[in-house]
Amino acid sequence: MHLSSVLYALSDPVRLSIVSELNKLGERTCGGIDVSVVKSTKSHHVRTMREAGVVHVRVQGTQRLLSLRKHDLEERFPGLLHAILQAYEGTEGQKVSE
Amino acid sequence: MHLSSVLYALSDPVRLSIVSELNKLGERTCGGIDVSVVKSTKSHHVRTMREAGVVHVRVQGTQRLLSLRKHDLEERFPGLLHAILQAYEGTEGQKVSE
DNA sequence: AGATAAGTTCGATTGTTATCGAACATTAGA
DNA sequence: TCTAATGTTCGATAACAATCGAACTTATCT
Repeated sequence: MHLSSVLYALSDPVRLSIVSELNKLGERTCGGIDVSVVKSTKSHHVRTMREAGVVHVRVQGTQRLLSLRKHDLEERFPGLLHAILQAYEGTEGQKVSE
Repeated sequence: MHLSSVLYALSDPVRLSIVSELNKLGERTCGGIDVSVVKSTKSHHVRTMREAGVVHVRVQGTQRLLSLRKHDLEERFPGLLHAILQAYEGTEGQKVSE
């Protein structure tokens, strides 16, 4: 789990919006997350975040349940996720619409 | 000054190391910063950070003095820079050596 | 004026990424 | 066993980024 990979994973507006949604609503299926890209693209973003260690994916039937790895992130990079979410929700919390 | 641009600017190991050096040693000339890339590449990284709002560049004669925009960053994204520097210095503070 | 020093800009290369649609895999339900 | 739902993977494309060396600019020094 590298700092630069985590920052990179969080530096994309689509991914930031996914992370924010996971933070606010908790575990969610891939399809339950509303972003303005087709599913293959969404899948790509999820993979990026999973590989960076930002989200955890749990398989259940045909769906994948995503969750934010808050605890792991906090342990490794204290305060980082909180600061980013705070910044996102405070200043750019508008939807990534189209 | 956008969150994703700032995160992107800080997601590169070379740039992270520059930021960390500026944080520890204060204002520095471009040439005074020790990273393992040629000066044109360094110039590129500095531009990226300047455009993202992470550093300020002050011209003095033939040199450019770089400084971290701590105050502005703190105002806009409270706690963010601190968390990142903490994470960097704590866990990946080794030099970007070649 | 000429030389040196400090950066920037340019051109090229190489690699990476975001995006889409189409095809595929897997599981659940009728 | 079909069919539908949920994702993943693949191929293609277009844009972007990191890197280098060479040429350029600007300012200082002799």
